[in-house]
Amino acid sequence: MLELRLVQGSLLKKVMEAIKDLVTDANFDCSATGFSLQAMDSSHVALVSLLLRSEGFEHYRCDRNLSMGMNLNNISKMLKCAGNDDIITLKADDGSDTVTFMFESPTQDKIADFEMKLMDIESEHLGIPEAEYHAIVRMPSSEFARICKDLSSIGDTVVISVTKEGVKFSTRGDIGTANVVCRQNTTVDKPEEATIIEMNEPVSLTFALRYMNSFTKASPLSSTVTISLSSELPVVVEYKIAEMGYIRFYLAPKIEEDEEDNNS
Amino acid sequence: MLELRLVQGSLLKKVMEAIKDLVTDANFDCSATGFSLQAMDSSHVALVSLLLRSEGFEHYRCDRNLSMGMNLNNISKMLKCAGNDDIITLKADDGSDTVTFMFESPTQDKIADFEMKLMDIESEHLGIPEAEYHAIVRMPSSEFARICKDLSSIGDTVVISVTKEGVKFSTRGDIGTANVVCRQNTTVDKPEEATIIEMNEPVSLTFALRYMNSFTKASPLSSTVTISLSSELPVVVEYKIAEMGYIRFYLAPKIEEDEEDNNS
DNA sequence: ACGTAACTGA
DNA sequence: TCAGTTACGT
Repeated sequence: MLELRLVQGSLLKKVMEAIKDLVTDANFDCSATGFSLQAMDSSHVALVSLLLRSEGFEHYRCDRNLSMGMNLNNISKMLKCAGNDDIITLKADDGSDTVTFMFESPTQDKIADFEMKLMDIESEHLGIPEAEYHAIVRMPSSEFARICKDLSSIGDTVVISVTKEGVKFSTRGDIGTANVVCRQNTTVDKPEEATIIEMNEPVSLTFALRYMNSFTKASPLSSTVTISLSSELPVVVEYKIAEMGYIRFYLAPKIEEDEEDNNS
Repeated sequence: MLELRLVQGSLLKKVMEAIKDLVTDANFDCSATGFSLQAMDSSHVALVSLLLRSEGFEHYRCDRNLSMGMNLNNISKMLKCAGNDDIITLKADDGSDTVTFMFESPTQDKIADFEMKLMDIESEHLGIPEAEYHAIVRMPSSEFARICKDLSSIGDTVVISVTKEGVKFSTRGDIGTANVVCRQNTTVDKPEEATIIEMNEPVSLTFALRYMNSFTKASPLSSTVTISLSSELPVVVEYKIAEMGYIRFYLAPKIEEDEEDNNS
């Protein structure tokens, strides 16, 4: 028997909106620890990892580990039927091949439940090793989203270069080149507006902007984003989910044939 | 060496949005006087003339006259990457075939630069003689825009007729006819809401609404628009740019085979 | 600001 | 004839 009650239902809505562009079908894994998902995007280039810890739920009951295959678009359709202030409860009986989403309006005047068939989805669950990163950048998620969107009107790939002074996002395309430099800046009044750079070693890596722009769909989940970079490792773009966990996107860097793209 | 620093960057964004529907490529001319452009629209019917005087820039350095050919769509793409509060600096080295747009966020924490290749564009720079106009109408730019948009859902052309009492915009189409009369009105509290008519001689001219609607894209630049009319002369639709200059659109009147369009 | 619809160029 | 681009409406 599975029963997860999430008071802040809008959070689940945002999570699905953030993932559904990237992943069409995925297994949601429930254990005593929490509710999690790991899935490759449809072209097997990027990886999404979601964790909602059990402590973040108002009520969390998961008698035994359960993996539920669902179509993200269908979930998203159902969640569109939930109000932003609704309390969402997810239920599944042991051995059942369905899952039920229940939406309670804050006033309890309206209760909706949606039952959905589960799917069999094969997936390799990859162990993602904790790694040491050459550089970790934390910045406002809206700013990162804006930069990725802007640069994608110029080029297809972004070179992210980190030095002690700041982080530089560069692209080039038919119409010219673009560089956006964000200086390290810890002095702002509000910590969520700071740009903080932890750097052990300068690093410069190239990524497809298409994926970066997909990742930034998670911006509503957190006011800040953390970008962890190491040469030869996939970048990690992480959005913390308050009190509950995170959503992390992994993307392998492009190998540059044309190293001049890395010049300033 | 060219270096123009414009604190109110949104102004340049608006200027480009106003022109780019009409003109695809154009030469931007820089001299000690200021930054200007003159270009025909792609179908060679309308003419755009832009002037941003050097005094309007926070910093203006232009060692020698320079004509920079650019694709307006590409400029527009780059300017979309500038925030509305950004300070925009335009730079070009002598003899260089590129131009650089630099955007500084108000806090100086984010600095973006965009380099763009210049193009060779042939253009005849027309001398536009100062003319005496039969009638000059000044009215709120939003009202003029609204009238042009409304009339274009009825017909393709507008007859603008000026008498002492007011200005009349007329059209006719398959579904019927439409007339909008704006009375002279100087008594409003706010001068930018006034409709002022200076008339030496009544005048009635016909224009293609398609172009008028393009011209009204400049409405965000100024709360008022000035329409100068003379028979046998192109109309001038002018939007003043505060403290800096103007953007003027010229359009030749249609020669009416069918004079009944001019009747009230 | 986004999505659609119409137009133009290939 | 189709696709890309551009303009308009929501």
